[in-house]
Amino acid sequence: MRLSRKSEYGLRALLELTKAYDQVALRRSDIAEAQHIPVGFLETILLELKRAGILGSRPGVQGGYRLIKPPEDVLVGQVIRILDGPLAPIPCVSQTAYQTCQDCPYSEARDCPIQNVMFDVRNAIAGVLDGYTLRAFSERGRNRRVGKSPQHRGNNAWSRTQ
Amino acid sequence: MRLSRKSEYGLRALLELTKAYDQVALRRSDIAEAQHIPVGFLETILLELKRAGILGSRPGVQGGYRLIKPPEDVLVGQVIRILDGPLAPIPCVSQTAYQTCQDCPYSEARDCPIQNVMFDVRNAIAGVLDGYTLRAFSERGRNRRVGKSPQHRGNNAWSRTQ
DNA sequence: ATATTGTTTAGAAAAATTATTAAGAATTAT
DNA sequence: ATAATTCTTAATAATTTTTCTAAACAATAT
Repeated sequence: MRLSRKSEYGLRALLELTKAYDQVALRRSDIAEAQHIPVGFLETILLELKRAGILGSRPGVQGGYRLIKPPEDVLVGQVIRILDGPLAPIPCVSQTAYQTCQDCPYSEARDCPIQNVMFDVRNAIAGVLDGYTLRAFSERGRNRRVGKSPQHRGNNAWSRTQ
Repeated sequence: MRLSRKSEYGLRALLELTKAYDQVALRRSDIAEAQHIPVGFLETILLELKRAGILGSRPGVQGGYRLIKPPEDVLVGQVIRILDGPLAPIPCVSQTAYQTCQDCPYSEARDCPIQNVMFDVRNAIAGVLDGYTLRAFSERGRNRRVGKSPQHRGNNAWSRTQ
């Protein structure tokens, strides 16, 4: 039940990008240094977040990565799903990537004990992780799962996809 | 956030052993067949559960493995901790195997956003998994987290350790 | 043009997971 | 005692996943 390094790095990067939201772009090397993340690995992480529409980027001087969604609109659970896949402990209880079990003696009976327990676990995990916005997450206070505050979108021409 | 094969197999094996509780011993090959588990892998799993004091075993004819703790006294969370280690997504929020983070920029500030979120996740997971006894688990009904029923311990001379 | 910075793909290295093997020891039945 | 059965142990092989690196390429601003 472990959080991957990848997701941890991704969240730490987003911490920096949330601080800089609507202000400056951060180069991957800036983020890597601030958060002690291997720069090459960080690269692949940032690109995945970009493809998912959370980050934008621009090459060249003054370039770098930016958060293009308001931090009030991004959930920690979404970030982990992007980087690590479904939150569910087993595929047969995933909401976002359901798969039937093969070789499970209960798969036909429709009443599998493991599925029942893990269904609750999935919901418990998703309940917590989808209860934190990036903003609440970055503000650190325990359990500060704040609602949305007025969105002031910056007008940016940053690439949303590709 | 995935449940390992090992824990899944272990729980499935315990399903069989709970059914047979206070009645018969099951050979590893019986369990392996009933639950479609590779017999060699199952072996190492059963032994870990034995070392942890949950199972007893005896060689020879009529031998096999038995549950030596009442299924009302064993929690699903305990089983997964034995087989997979701590439930916590990251070591710095584990109750049973706490470890400080190294290289985490927040580790000294005592106010790490990741730690805060993952603390909640750990509690959510443990809350569910420690809410199911083996008995409730094996009886399959959704959310049937029953309290303890009268314990009728069988008098057995089965090895508890070694 | 040139320096800067992101993009993409491929894949190497390391670690963890999953599984197997084989020699050995305990128990029961005869 | 002997043999058949079954668990025991340790080593390690195979596979998969995770983590990370490299290098050629493309876009941007000055």
